[in-house]
Amino acid sequence: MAISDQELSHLRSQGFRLTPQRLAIVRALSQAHDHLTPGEVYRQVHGELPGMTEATVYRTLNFLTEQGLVLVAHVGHGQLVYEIAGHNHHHLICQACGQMQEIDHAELAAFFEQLMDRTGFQVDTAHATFFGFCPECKQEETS
Amino acid sequence: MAISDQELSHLRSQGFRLTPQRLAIVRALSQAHDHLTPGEVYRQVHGELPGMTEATVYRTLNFLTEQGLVLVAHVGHGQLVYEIAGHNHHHLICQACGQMQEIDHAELAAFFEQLMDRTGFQVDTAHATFFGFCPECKQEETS
DNA sequence: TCCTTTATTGCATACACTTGCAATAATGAG
DNA sequence: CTCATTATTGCAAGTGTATGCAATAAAGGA
Repeated sequence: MAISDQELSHLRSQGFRLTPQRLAIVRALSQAHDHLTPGEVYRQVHGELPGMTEATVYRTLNFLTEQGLVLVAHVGHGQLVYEIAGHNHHHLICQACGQMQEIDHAELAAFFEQLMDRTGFQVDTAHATFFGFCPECKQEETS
Repeated sequence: MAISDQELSHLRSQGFRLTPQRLAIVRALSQAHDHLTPGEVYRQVHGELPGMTEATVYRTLNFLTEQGLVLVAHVGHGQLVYEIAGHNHHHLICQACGQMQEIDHAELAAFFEQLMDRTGFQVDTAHATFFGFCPECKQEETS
């Protein structure tokens, strides 16, 4: 999954700028086949652009999230993780062992519809995280 | 909504201790008819127990959450908020104006059932947060 | 009531994240 | 290609949150 040149140019036409820092962060997220924490992004990108600061990483991740190019999820306690937007999915996380399972958006689509009808909200389907116990840990809990 | 003496005594029987700090924090959350951030809890409780530190507030909120007496939700960007557990509900938040709407758990019950069947997870119904645009802001977005 | 055990606190410190401001540099215009 | 505009960065400082460790004090037993 990656962000197209077209999408990036679109940012430029909105008055935003494509700096080396932003491009490096987009590249890092595109190459990662997993979620990255801000710290992980920083470590990866810092090799390429030694001048880069953590503040820029945080600002850029927020920026990309606002622009809809990146998804943010809270996957555990307080820690936020980021990934390139693309296939629409959600997460189910085991509170005991930390195991993470993806839930395709299709499974929630009907529910989102219902929610929008009921509340009048335009529900943003970007991301939801659910917590629980995976089959193995569930067993240990109850035994 | 409040936490019963019975629930508190149950903690004691598990080897946990009911310290003035914990009781003060439980009281503060019980009296609040809204979510509180850790900072808000600290400011309220500090008047009563001047010795109390922020570290204790964070530790206690985590503790109460683990014990299921308190619910935690991320309601906005990065900031976590806490409230007394009781009526099971979720939140729908407007990304533009910050307005928050409660969603009763009953509306999600069927979906949770389905999710548990499909994944084998014991889904913890504690809390889910959805983001979107409220009716008013939705209009401004599209116009 | 006093003692013992050990969960919990406070302090200090460290990590995670945000923000104001002056300096830098990406864009578009000329 | 050069210049002006102004979005973005780096720095430094500030807020929010977590944690190791010694001191404190809650709870149960004598």
